[in-house]
Amino acid sequence: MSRRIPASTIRRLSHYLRSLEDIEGEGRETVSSEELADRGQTTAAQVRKDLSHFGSFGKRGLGYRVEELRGRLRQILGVDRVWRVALIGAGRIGSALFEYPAFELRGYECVAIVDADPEKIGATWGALRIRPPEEIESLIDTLGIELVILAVPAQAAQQITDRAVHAGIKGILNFAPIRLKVPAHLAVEDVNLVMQLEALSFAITQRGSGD
Amino acid sequence: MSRRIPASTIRRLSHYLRSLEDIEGEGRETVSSEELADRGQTTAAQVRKDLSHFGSFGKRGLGYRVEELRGRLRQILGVDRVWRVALIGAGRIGSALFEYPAFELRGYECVAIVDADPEKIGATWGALRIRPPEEIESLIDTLGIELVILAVPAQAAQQITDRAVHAGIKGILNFAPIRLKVPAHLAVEDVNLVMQLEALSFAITQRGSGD
DNA sequence: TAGATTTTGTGACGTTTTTCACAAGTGGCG
DNA sequence: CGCCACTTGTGAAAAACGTCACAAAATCTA
Repeated sequence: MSRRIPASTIRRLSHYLRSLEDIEGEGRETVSSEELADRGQTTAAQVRKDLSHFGSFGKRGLGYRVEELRGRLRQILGVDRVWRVALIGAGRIGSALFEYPAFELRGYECVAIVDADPEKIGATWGALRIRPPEEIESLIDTLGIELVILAVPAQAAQQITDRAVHAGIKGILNFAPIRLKVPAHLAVEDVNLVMQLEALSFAITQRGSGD
Repeated sequence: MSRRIPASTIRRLSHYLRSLEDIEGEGRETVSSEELADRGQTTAAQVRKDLSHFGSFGKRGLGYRVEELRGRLRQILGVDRVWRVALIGAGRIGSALFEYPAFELRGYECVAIVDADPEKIGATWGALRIRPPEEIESLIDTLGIELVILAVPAQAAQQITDRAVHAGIKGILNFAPIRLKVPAHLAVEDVNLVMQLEALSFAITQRGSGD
């Protein structure tokens, strides 16, 4: 039951939640830390330590009740409710994300789409009409939007961010390959595919020359 | 000059490389660890420590020669050459990635596209014709493909992976929300947007209730 | 050349994160 | 009921990672 939680713990909790959904789908009622460990790439002790940051949810000798632990994790991760999201940038990436079923399934509901291209403004995606950037503040305000998915070119990203921050946004999933300047308290997650590809080429190159 | 390199170091090296490109674009010839630190979110000591894993590239009193360090980092990260990549999955995500200019700019060349949908097979994207999954092995073999970008539904991912592994692929950038089973030596990077969104909702939720 | 100034590379140190090991619960069974 | 098999929760140990501080270059100036 501690205060400061490692980012790696949070990533693993996400994974445990996914595993629990699978296990529930298989009709199982309980699960041990060891099985959760096997499904993520971690150890039973790590699973227990991760969970112990937030309380004690298991029964000795028995394990965890799948449904209960799943509920607890959803609470901990803040996904026991719907998050209202704005998609900013209706290009290729934005389009792919908009169609990505996992988001809505997991409680992230896109309630606004914004793009700067006059050709796109006014077009409809699903039930939504694409809005111009000038409306970002009012959209965030009137629709109660808390998260922004930022899928715009690098040079536009900071300016859009400033507007969203000004309107009181709470978190940003950033696809632009720059480091956004935001107030210290604000949550930003960067998606950086080039970095991940470079991690691959490093691993492969290293392996060849190293051992 | 050590052996085991932390993953966080690799991520930072990617960032340094990006910064060096910017700095080179500004016409500068040298840069200090302090300036590189300011451009990433790290410290001068961390920059020097990261680099020291691979050798000593700077000059005391002067800093690092931008062009040289950039070359060294490209070497270290294995991006001083072209990587031949297959895109497997020609859906929304695949399409967005295929159009994403950063990949080719950074030396990742898509030389094959595969999809299982009979409607898509035979269609052309740019200069490439979409191939059926049966051809994965021969494509990897004949085209000298080392990396796969896997953008297929979860239930197809493992099977495709097995074929690619069998054909001698070296690394996988995985967009499917499952943990792929691969031989121990094989490099896999998972792109998991739901996990990143959950990191955001955790951070926001936590902040509200915590301090 | 000597001294002032800058900045690296790195050992020592401190913090964070993971792993280990085991006491303490829990249910099942004879 | 008493014992056995199982599994959690958690301090303590170990490992990994990051920070600090400074000697050792290197340049510049006069």
